[in-house]
Parts: sequence; structure tokens; C-alpha cells
Amino acid sequence: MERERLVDEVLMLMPTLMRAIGGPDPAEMAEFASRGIPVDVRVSPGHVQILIALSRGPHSVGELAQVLGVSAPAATQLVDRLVEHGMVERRHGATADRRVVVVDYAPRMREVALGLMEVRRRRLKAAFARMTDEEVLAFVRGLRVLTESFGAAPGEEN
Amino acid sequence: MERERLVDEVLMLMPTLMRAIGGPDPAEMAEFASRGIPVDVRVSPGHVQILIALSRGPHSVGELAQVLGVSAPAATQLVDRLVEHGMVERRHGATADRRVVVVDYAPRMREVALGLMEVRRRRLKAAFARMTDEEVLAFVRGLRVLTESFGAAPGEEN
DNA sequence: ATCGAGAAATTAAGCGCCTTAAATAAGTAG
DNA sequence: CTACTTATTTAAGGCGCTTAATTTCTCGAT
Repeated sequence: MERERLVDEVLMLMPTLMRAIGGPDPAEMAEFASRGIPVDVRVSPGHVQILIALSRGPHSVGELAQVLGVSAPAATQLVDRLVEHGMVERRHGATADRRVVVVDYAPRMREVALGLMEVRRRRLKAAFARMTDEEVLAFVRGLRVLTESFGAAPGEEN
Repeated sequence: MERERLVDEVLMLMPTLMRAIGGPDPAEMAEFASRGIPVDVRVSPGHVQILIALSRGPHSVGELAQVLGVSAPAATQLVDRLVEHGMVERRHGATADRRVVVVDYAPRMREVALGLMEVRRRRLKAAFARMTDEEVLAFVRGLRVLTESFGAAPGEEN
């Protein structure tokens, strides 16, 4: 079997791909500008993960940390940044445990947040455009198996 | 088409997976210990990329930067670390351009380096064990397309 | 021959993400 | 009421990456 080679290739490609995905994107900058958002807004992969998670409803900081597979302080920090830029806000569950901080989109920012994610998705979609439906699905399945195998985030079952 | 969902899933899984891959591994620690390598040795994904690249022969710092898709200073820094730990060494091409610094495994470290990579590969191989040959291949193909599509590293054609 | 443009690597400064340890605050059990 | 646990945040520090500036060297043109 030639899995040896494939393993090396993955080890070689994955980090490079992530660096590319994380980096700034011209189209993204334009999007920001057209929405009057400060240019220094950098939406990192972690921020996108949070915005996507929130699209399924409000989450506590702890939940976000678990979904992203990072420590609680890291989640706090990511939320900090998004709050600074007015994308999300912290709330205290009214009747609930007052220790937990619930994070959700800021009042009128839900659409803006979706727009920002859209910009991010566009790059991926463009890449997927070169593949057939089956190839895309096969790739995602592999990703699922790997993520699960590494004992990473549960992924918040749909 | 449900590509929308798949795109979100990828955006959600990829960063988490990379964080998991980059993190420390118990088995790896044990491997280090048995080889008398200082415990503080942290082989990041970038370091692994360099070690793999070197398995195809010596590379200049500039070449490494290009292959990894990072800036020259970043490559210098990664090499610095590997040199500190005695894994690789810098050489001046004898007759060649004296500006270029050639990086290669340290004299007797080639095998050790391969061993370290092996530990890293093991985790991936374990994950791949859950997939059929075709699935693995499909995944890698997707990875190739994505990496290329993002204009990332050329990958150093085999 | 030497002078200046350009290229390879490094150094310097700085930012962002992540971690662990410690501090706060709030619920829970005795 | 005290002691233990849990949720979040603050604090300190490491690493990887970037751009700008420096050093050293090559090379072509005058």
C-alpha cells in the first residue's frame, strides 16, 4: 500500500492549506470596506467557527470552547475580539445559572455576521467548484473521520 | 445542492483538526524520552513539513519558505529551532552562491528525524485505518485541489 | 574595476492564538 | 455557614507568522 506517501502528503499539505485559509483575502477586505467595518478587522478561522456555531443558536463560552476544541480562556479571548467589533454580545441567561455567559449575535448584526461568513465561504466554494459532488462529499467524510479520530471537538451533532 | 452545509462543516472542522494535530501527543513524548531527546522538544506541523521536505534532499531556506508557503523569516525561524535541537544543520553550498544557506539533516540525525516523523505519521495512519484505500485517496485528492486552489505552496512536484 | 540594482538570509518589532496557573463569582452540599 | 465544585475571566508566557530594515553577496553596466 502507498499510504505512507499519502500520509506524508497530508502532513505536508494540511498546514500550508490552513495558513492560506487563515490569511487575509482581498475580496474580504473589499467586503469590509463596503460595510463600513474598520479595516483592521481580521476574522480568523476561530472567529468564523464561532460565528457558524452561533448560527445554530446562542452558546455559552464553555460550549464554544468545547465545540472549537480549545481552552476556556481561548474561547473568552475569541469572543472578546468579536465583541470589540460589535459582531456578538454577551448576555446573562435571565433565570439561569448566573455564572454562565451566553454569547449571541449582536442585535442587528446577525445579517452582517452571515455576510462576513459568506465572504469566507466563497473562497472554499470556489475551490469546491473544481470538484464533483461526490468528490466534495468524500473529502468532507475524510475530514470527519480524521477530526473524530483525533479526539477533537464533538462537532455539535446536527 | 447541499454544498452550503458542507462548506460550513469544513470551515468548522479544519481549524479544530489542525489544532488537534499540532498539539502534543503522549506517544510522541514517550518516543522522545526513549531517545534521550530533551522533553521540551515540540515538533510543530511546520517543523514536520521541513523534515519531510528534507527527506527529498537538502533545501535552501528560500526553497523551504516557498514549499511551506510562509515568509523567509518564518522559514529561518523554523530552521533555527530545528538546529537548536540538533536535528538539522546549515551549510554553505561549496561552490555555489554564497548567499544561500543550504539546510540538511545533521550528520547522524537523519534516522532520528525519520523516527520523529514516524511518530507523527502514526497518528494519521491510525486515523486512516478507519477508511478504505479509496476513501483515503479521495480525501487526499480533495486536499490537493483545495491547496492548489488557494494558491498555496506548489507542493514540490514529486 | 567599481558602482549600484537586486537577491538570499537574517534580525528586529509586533500581533494573534493558544496554553497553564491563578483569581472571581456563583451554585451546591454538608 | 463553610467547603467544594463549576463557569468565566485575568495574567503571564510561548510560538508562529508578518512586514520592515540590515547584512552579505552576485551581477551587469558604465
